[in-house]
Amino acid sequence: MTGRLPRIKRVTIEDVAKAAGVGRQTVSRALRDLPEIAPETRDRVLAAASRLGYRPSALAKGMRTQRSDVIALVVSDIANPFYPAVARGVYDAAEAAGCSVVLYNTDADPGRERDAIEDALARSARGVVGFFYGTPEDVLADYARSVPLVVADRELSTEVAASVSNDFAAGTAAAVELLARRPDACLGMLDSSVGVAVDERRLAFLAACAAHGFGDVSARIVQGPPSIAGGTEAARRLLDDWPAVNGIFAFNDLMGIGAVQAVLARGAAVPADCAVVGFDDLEMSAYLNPPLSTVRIDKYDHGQALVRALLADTADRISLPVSLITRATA
Amino acid sequence: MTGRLPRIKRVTIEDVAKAAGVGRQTVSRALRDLPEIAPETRDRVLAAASRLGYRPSALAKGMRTQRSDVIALVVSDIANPFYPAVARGVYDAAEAAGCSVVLYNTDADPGRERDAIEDALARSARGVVGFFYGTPEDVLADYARSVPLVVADRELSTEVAASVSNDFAAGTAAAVELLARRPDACLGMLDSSVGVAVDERRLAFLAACAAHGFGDVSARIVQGPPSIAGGTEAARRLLDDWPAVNGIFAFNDLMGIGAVQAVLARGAAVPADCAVVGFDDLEMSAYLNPPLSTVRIDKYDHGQALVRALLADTADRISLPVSLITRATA
DNA sequence: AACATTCCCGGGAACGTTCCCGACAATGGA
DNA sequence: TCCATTGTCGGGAACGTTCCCGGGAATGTT
Repeated sequence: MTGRLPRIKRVTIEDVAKAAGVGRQTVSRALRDLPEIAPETRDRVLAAASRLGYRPSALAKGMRTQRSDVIALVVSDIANPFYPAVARGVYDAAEAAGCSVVLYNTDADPGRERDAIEDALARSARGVVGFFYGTPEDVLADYARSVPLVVADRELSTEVAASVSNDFAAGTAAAVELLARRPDACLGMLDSSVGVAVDERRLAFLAACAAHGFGDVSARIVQGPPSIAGGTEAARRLLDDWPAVNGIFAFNDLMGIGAVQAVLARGAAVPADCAVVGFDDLEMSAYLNPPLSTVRIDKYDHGQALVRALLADTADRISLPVSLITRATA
Repeated sequence: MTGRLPRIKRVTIEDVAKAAGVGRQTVSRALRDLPEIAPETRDRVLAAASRLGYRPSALAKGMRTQRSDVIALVVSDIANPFYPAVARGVYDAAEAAGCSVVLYNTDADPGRERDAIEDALARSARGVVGFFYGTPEDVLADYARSVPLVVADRELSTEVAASVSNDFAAGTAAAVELLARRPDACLGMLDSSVGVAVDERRLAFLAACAAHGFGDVSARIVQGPPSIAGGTEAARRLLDDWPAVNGIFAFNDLMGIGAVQAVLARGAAVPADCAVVGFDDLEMSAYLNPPLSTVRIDKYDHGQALVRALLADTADRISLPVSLITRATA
């Protein structure tokens, strides 16, 4: 098996024009459904175009208009089960707007987040939407001056760019409220150790605990990678240091799943001995044993909202509602 | 909050040339590290380029070279937990080759699969990789003449395009072997009802059952959508019609998860009363209750192999090894 | 009948890059 | 000394589209 056949030469607008016996511009008018063209001419051009299998060059169009129809989607890792649903939302909204989606995985690395935006700039992208955990706000603000930018799940202190976030404060409050129901409640939190701008959940946790009169709980917040293994490890440390803890609020479902396993591993019962609430509501969370209680984020909607905000071309800050899902771990 | 600031004008190669006191071509030579340039000139140009923040236009480059550095990734639904890991493999291999990835979701619809390829053609994509369940083989062959194409998980009968598939035959055989171990084994299969080219598992199931002397089992193959709900529904039908069935081979993990739920729902035990084996080994499958036995596909490798095959520009047919994972459902 | 208006249509120019080729200077060999 | 060679460098042309503008024919107005 060796190399393939030579590729076929591209059919250009000029070829169509010649075939239809008209000029370039007339073809362009017919294809883009512009006025200033006679109906029968339009039909003739359209027929010629489809007969020749004409396909306008996105490159040439973008070159001339100085803007392409691609939307850059930046996530830390598409294999992380949180992002696929967001990506689908972005895709559907982009497709509805006639745009394509180019995907970037950054692993939350500032350098790669930067590279992603630079690449989007190089392709004259219509805009950039995504999750930027490692990039300082001023850098984001800088780029927002060169390309429409919508940042997900991050509170920008100044008017640097549009953002679409989930209501972490409300979700965290609801989770704490649930965990605080037992009279002897003693809460701890598993926080993410990555990212410069993910302290909302921690702050909300602190506030909610204070509201419940739990005193200073900051020592019972342990950090770890936001993964299952990270959750297990962090929960183990938390429980080692604070045996009295009987309620764990996890940064996300992955850490929550890990926490449940850690509790179970030491022979304790969930939620009887220690309850767990996650965040995100991953698809898998409902099928676990026991099914994980969590704060649901509508990931698909989030993705759609990102693109809508981008296309709206405003610098609004949108907050999406979340909801508490009580299953079997709390 | 209203519209944003006006965007900045693009820095062109000509601007850099002027700033460095050289010609266009010299800048191009410096940037692309071509010979025929004096070292000190190169340094001067590079300095000027970075000082001006020059970023070559991917559009112009693609326009001139008649080929862009994007790889089209076509999946049926990125939100389906099977694809994200594949996508990450594709992304990493593409990035290593200096390519970007544009994503297409087709929902296995022939029209949208076609649209995806057409769009890739319009952007002069470097190539197309992905899952085409609905497109007839001759159409695929047609497109393969216009753009490098690598098809995943599909046996092409003729030499139409490169393909990278998982060894469904071996995986299915191993699964059947596992389910057939009990003396009174009576096997059924949950097959996917979507796609024109996904009969490999069914065929292999038939062959493996024949090899075990099970006679004609074709009546115990029921079809359904390849989802959890589809698996539940299909398993219910299977068990209604064939109460003797005590081993279910599912098209994929999603259907397998659904099958487990169906068995449990009728008060039967898994695997005692009815065993279940899935296919894919989704991340979630290991955390279920009970953890699902399955045939593991290395999805990340699959993605990487797709891009490698694309870049190799051969029409080879690659088969990837799979492995049986015995957990608690069989 | 003369002129303004409307409706169609076509060609030049430009987007920013790379390919092709020719020019010039410095060096080497005869 | 003269010419060939090598090492640098720069400008024209082209990729395929859209924007801009001008022209001709048909129609309408006075």
